[in-house]
Amino acid sequence: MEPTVTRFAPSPSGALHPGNARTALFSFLLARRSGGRFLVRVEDSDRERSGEEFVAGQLADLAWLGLDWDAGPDRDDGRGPYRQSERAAIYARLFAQLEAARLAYPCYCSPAELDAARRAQLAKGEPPRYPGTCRQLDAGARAAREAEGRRPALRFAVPERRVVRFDDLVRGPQETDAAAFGDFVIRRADGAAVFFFCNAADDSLMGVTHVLRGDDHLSNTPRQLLLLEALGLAAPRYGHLPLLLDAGGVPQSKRRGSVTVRQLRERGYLPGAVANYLLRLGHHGAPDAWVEPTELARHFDPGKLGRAPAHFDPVQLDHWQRESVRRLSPAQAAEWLAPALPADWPAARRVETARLLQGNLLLPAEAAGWIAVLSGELAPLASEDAAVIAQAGTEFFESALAAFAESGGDLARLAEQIRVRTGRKGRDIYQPLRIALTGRHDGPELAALLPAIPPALVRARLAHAARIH
RNA sequence: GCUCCCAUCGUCUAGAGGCCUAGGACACAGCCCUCUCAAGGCUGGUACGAGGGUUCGAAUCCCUCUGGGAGCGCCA
Repeated sequence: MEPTVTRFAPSPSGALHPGNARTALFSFLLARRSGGRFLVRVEDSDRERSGEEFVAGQLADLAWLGLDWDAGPDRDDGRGPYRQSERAAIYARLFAQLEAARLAYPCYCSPAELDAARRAQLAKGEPPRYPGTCRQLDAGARAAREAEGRRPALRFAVPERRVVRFDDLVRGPQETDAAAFGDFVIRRADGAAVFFFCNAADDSLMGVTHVLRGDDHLSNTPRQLLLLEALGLAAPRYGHLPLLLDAGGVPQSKRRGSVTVRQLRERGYLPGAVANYLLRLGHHGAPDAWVEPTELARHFDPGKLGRAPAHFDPVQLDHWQRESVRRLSPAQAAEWLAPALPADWPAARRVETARLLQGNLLLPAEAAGWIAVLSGELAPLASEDAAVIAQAGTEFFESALAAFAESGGDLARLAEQIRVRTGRKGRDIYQPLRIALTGRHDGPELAALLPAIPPALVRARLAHAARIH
């Protein structure tokens, strides 16, 4: 069996959104599950909209997600370059080949003429498509237009009476009558190759065997198939993924401020969490439980891709984030939490704190309150919590203070001492203690929390609680 | 306008004519566990867009409608 070669072909005109990331992940997984190769090709044929910062940004996001490519703009394997802007000579050769075979022809129509034709067709209820004006131009007519100073675009001559068929990886057999589209431009008047063309040619030239892409490309596929056929190039198999919608139900876009992969990363979402979520968006067959990033490919099956658009739901992402955070080793947790930890804390304390808090955090930003508990001022008490303190009473906290002098950070001993002094037990001891020491009624185990709070703070807080009635 | 695609709980989905009084996960509610939160365990509510067919029988097949989306560019 031939090895599977897949690719992700980002256009660097913005940030990577979850939808693109999902397409990239699925493509990557498709290659990996068969031991094949995964390529990244930058589709920057539109220089105007492309930015180097977007190239770097998107590549960084892919790497962060754990997708490592075998060849790409930074790693040529002999079939590159992997940026379309550097492949002009290759496209030129292909254009010459098509022209020589009379499978493409120069078109001198002006934008105004094309627009007029389009309007007329629309008015008649016909699909707008190129009427073929320049298809039959002879050498003389062409020379005359050149003399007028017109610069031609190059159009592909779509064969008459052709039905294009292909078997879509996710949608099954597809059939389109070539009559449904007119001759289309493959090289603009300024000499630049259009996306359509580069995309299809590059996939073939780079040995790509399976293309997974958004289903906005579905109806363009027959055109690319025709092009490849005319070029004598092998066509990959195509699979079209439904678009990813925002929770609100509209397609993701930067205009609407859809979240970007970069933003998720900056907020502290873990790559494994994002990957686990993406794996289950518009795809079934993965187990209900967490899948280790290294095992992801085993659970991906293109035959189990859905056909309906899926919604990106932040609540579900959070579920995988929680799973992911819980699985962090103390050292990893410390690294993850680093942005939220005081810079002057020694490594041991950072690791200890991260280990202490990781079961109660979703994102590093939530650690701020706990950092204060461990080293600074407590937030004001909620009224229900203040009531618990008042209920416990002055005597309780004075006893606790005395008990603490003997027990130190050993909670079991502290509780025992308090029990001996006050006769209380269980919840009546732990609850007021927790609130007095942390200012809140939720959080990690008290037994772990207590030794992490400096003794001076413990004494101050117990003394303070003793004064609340 | 034309062509094409899609349609099951709030969300992700299982379901390829009887196994479906529609299953799972997330979220939500309750209970258990527990010093608390989280985790875990148990329980619960919530869905086949509408209407017509076909059939002994339809979430599953067909048609219409509705609702969403895409494409028809010298954009990618």
